[in-house]
Amino acid sequence: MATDDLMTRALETVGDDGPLSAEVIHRLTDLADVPEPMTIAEVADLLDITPHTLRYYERAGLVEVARDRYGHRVYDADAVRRLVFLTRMRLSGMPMRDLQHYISLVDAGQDTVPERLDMLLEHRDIIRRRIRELTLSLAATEYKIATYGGSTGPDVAAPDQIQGPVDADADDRAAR
Amino acid sequence: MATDDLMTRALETVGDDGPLSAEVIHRLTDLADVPEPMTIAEVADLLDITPHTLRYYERAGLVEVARDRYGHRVYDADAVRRLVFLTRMRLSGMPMRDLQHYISLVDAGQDTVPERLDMLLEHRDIIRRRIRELTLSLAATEYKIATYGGSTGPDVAAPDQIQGPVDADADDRAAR
DNA sequence: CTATGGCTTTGAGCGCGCGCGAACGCAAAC
DNA sequence: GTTTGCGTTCGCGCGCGCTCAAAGCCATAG
Repeated sequence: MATDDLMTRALETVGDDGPLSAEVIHRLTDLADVPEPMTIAEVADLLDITPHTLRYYERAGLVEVARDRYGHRVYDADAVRRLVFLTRMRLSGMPMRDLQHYISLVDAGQDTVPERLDMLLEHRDIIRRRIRELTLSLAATEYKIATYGGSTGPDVAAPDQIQGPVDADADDRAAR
Repeated sequence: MATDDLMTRALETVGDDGPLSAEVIHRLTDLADVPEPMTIAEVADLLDITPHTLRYYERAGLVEVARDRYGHRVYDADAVRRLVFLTRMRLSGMPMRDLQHYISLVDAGQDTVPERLDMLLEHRDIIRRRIRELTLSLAATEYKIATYGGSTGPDVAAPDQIQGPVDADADDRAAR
C-alpha cells in the first residue's frame, strides 16, 4: 500500500537531512509519471490515504470529481493536483475547516488571492512554531537517551561528551 | 494565562533558529525558580495545560499527587519534574497509552531501563520523521507563498530568485 | 454460462484520542 | 456573605476518518 506515495518519495529524495531546494519542491508537484485520469484507488495510493478519506474530502466540498458511465470517480490532473495540495496541508496540521475556507476562496476567483496569501502566511508560522517545538522535544528526548546510555545517532555528540547530571530518572522519578 | 510557561520560555531562550545545546536543554528541567510545593493552578500555568488535564493525567495513573488537609493537590518537585517530562512527550505526539506504559516501566524499577530506552529511541525517530515532514510542508508552503508574490521571511530567497512556473493556482485550481 | 471474487457506489452510524463542561459541594478569603 | 478556588462525577464534544451494510459492474475461472 502506497509504497511509493508522494511524501515517502519526497523524503527519500530529500534524504535525512539534505537541503531543500525549490527544485525538490517543484518535483513534488510533478505528476508526469502518473496516469492522467486516475481511479480512486490510484489516487489513494498516490497520496497514502484511503479511498474513504477521498470520498470524505469530496463530501466536504474540497474537490469535485467527475464520474464515468458506471458512476465511478474519475480524477483528472486538476483534481489530483488539488488533492496533493490538500493532503499536504492536512499533513502539516491545517484543519478541515480552514481547508474548506481556503477552497471556497479559490473557487471565488482571483480577488481572494490576498486572503489566501494571509492564510498561507499564517499557516507557515504555525508550521515553523511546530517545528521549533518538535526540535526542542527532540533535543530533550536525545538528552534523556544520552543519560540512559544509549546512542543518539551517528551524527550527534557521544553521550560521554555531554556533561551534567546522569540521573536518567531525574524527570520521571516516581511521585508517590 | 501561562504567559511564561516552560515551552514559551524555552522557545524564547532558543530563539527562532538558534543552536540547541545541552545547556539549554538542561535549563528546561531547571525548576529552581518555581515554588517547591505547587498548587494545581501553578503547575497548570507552568505547563500551559488546564487543571482539568492535570487531574486527567492523575486519574490515568501517570502521576500520584499528595493532598493537603483540605484534600487539595500538592505537587512536589518530583511530581512536577515528571509532569514536565510527560507534557513534553505529549507535545511531541506520544499517545497517552505509551506514556502509561512508560510510567509503568519507571515504577517497575531499574530493570526496565532497556525497554524505556527502546521507547525513547523509537519516539525520537518518530519526532525526526515528523520534523522532516513538516520541513517539507513548510518548504512547499513557502514556495506557494512565493508564487503568490508574498515574502517568505527575512532569511529566505526572494520570490523572484525562484525560477519556474509562477502559476500560483497550479495545485489548487478548481476541479469542476 | 454461471460463479466467485474484487472493485466501486451510497448512506448512516460508530469510534478513538483527548480532554472539556456542567453541576454541585466545601473551605477559605476578602 | 459572596466570591474564589479546589474537589468529584458524569457525560459531552470535537476533529477526523473508519466501519458496516446493501447493492452494482467487471474480470477471470471453472
